[in-house]
Amino acid sequence: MAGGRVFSCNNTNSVGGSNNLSVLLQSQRVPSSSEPMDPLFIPRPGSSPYSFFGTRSMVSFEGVHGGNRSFFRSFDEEENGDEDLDEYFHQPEKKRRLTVDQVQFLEKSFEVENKLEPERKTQLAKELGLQPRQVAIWFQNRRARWKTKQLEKDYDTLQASFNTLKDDYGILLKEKDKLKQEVLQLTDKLVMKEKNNSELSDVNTVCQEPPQKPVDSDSPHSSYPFEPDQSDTSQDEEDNLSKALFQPSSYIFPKLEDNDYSDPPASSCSYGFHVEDHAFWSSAY
DNA sequence: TTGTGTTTTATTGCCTCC
DNA sequence: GGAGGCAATAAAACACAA
Repeated sequence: MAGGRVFSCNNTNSVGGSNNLSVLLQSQRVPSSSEPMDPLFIPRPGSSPYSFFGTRSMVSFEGVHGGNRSFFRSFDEEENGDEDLDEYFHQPEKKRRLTVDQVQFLEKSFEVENKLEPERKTQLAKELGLQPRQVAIWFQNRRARWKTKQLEKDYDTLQASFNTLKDDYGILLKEKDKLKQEVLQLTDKLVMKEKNNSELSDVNTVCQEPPQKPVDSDSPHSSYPFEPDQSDTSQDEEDNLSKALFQPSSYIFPKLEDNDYSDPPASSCSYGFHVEDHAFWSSAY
């Protein structure tokens, strides 16, 4: 036997050999489901209305007579009760379900406290006409069922949380993509701007000739055709890039204050810029 | 009626606590 | 070491569709 434990569970549900069933039937009363139950479900001693079966072992004929009919109902209705009784007492020991009332009573008791102290177990067993061991087993199985239900509940809760998080993640992902697209567009704009500026710089380098006149050092920017457009400062990123690209130190354009390119180089077109050109490029952005 | 899936009752073996 | 709890499992009882 496991753990040295010895269970004397012989014939737990059957009526003892000396029991007179008719006396038993008269002396026992099954409370209807509408009857109020003891708040703590520890049946009152003595003439408690919840003393289902006295101290005798419970007899359930569910299954023997079929359906969910209780023991008493079965015998009230059967005309050949003796034969059934005989059949019952001679059948081999079988598992028998508790009656609806017994289960209800145990359920209420379980709601109050799902653990079973020895005293309570004995009391319940006495009042329900069960072996204490049966009461203990019922509580044990009931706890297992409760745990399973609880796990299912927890799973549902976690599943709901997961779904919410998943939805939030999806929204954030879309937002991220949108912002990424925005950054790409702005970057493209800046690259194009830089490219155009480089082209202009190349043209000017090609067309440049030694200055004929001394440079006016007091106004270094006055003759630069492409000064940064200071009006467009709405976006920080572009603004920073603009600052970097258009720092005076990085200006690559030659001074064109004295436009002496009356004869453009043969290798290229007329790269002489006019003020309108500056306006054109500036407005392009 | 019968096959099959589910529920309930009970057992077994292991573990923890006192 | 005994008592009691729990997980796993067996087996009877039950429900239900075909």
